[in-house]
Amino acid sequence: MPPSRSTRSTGTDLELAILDEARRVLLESGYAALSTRRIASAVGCTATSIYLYYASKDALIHALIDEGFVELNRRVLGATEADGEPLERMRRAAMAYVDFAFERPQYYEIMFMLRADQMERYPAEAYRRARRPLELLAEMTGLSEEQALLRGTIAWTTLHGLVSLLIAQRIDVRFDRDALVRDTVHAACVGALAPLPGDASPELRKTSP
Amino acid sequence: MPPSRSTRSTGTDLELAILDEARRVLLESGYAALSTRRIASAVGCTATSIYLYYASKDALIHALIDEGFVELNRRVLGATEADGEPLERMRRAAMAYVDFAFERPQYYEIMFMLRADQMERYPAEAYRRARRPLELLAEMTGLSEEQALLRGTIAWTTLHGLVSLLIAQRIDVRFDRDALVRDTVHAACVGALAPLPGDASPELRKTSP
DNA sequence: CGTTTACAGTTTACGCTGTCAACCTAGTCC
DNA sequence: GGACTAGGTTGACAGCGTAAACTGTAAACG
Repeated sequence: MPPSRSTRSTGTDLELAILDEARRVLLESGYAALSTRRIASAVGCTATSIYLYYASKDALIHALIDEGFVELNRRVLGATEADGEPLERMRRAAMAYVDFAFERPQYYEIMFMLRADQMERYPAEAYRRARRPLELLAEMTGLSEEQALLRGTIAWTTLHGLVSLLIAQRIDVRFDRDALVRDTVHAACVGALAPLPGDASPELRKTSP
Repeated sequence: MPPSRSTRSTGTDLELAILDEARRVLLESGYAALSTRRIASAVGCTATSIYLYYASKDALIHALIDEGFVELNRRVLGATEADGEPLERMRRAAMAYVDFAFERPQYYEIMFMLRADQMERYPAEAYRRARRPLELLAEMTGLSEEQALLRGTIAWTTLHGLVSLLIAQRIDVRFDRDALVRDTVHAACVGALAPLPGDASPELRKTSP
């Protein structure tokens, strides 16, 4: 017998209740605390009922990952709207990226810091959308497409290295965190915009020795 | 009854056999496949016997992490031994770092990409040793201690971002991987050695506005 | 109206995980 | 010979993701 209506938050919409509870657990207790049984008991159904709406636990997490990318894209996009010098616009975009990571570390963790085998099944289509912030960074370099993507990727890896190590608490606590963030963001943007000093671009290197 | 001697590799030294098997599983099947029962059955004992030598599964993993740091330190240290220009020496050190990460991704994963709550218990003393490669990078900048540590950390975060995203297979496969690595390493080293262009150092910024 | 079908859950179960408490057993020492 | 100990074992607990079978309800159809 299904549970009486009063035991569930949204009445018939169990799927929404499951997603809401999953989000709540993620934000309050972190990814490690996410379990089908815990969600089910909080929502008032059994663990297997989750599989009526999500093919697997991963699929449920993918729904949360999607939410994260929506917010990240919104933030980075918003930061680049106001005009200004390329360096300044890029700096704002980069700061929007790291701000998101620090304000929503639980989202960032499932988006970028999860085991490879758990992300493998993340649909390729969604993956493309996931790279949108990177493409924004790349476009702002004003370079050729391939070159821009390379520079944007380097900047992105720098930002990701910074926020992932800070989220994982691997960085010396004696540091002035804000100064580290500011300087890293600055270095990433300058590095992405300026050509590598005294060196031809990687594509050209092949053809002109 | 303890198992007969022939079932175990090193005779009485069960602890060593457990560590050997754990390393073998890690390198062959990855961190996700590491389980006490799997190790135990391969070694020829019960899962609980592991707790005679390791306080927890985490403690066993910490032993593997220690091994990883020994090799990483050896590589980075070795790369900086031969003399040369500061930039060239730093480039070699950085390449040694990323080479280690790509040749031993399973080690790198448990060393730097593990959940925060699993590394929390990693002893602080070992943690200090873990930062040795970073300090090497910092020393090579030839800057003041605090400034050097900041620059070294920025370089390190860049390298970590690169290798962690590559290991997790989050980077566009269309890329020329070697070119990306080369340019990122170059950018990281140049950024660490050269002062942030047109800007005072972060410490000075406070005292000389 | 009665029957069928589909839906939306449940119960039960399997095999896996890390870990603890209690037990056993061979060897050593007094 | 009896006590002690080191080095294991067995059994259990609480939890995990998930697959299969079952059940009650409601709508659709002849």
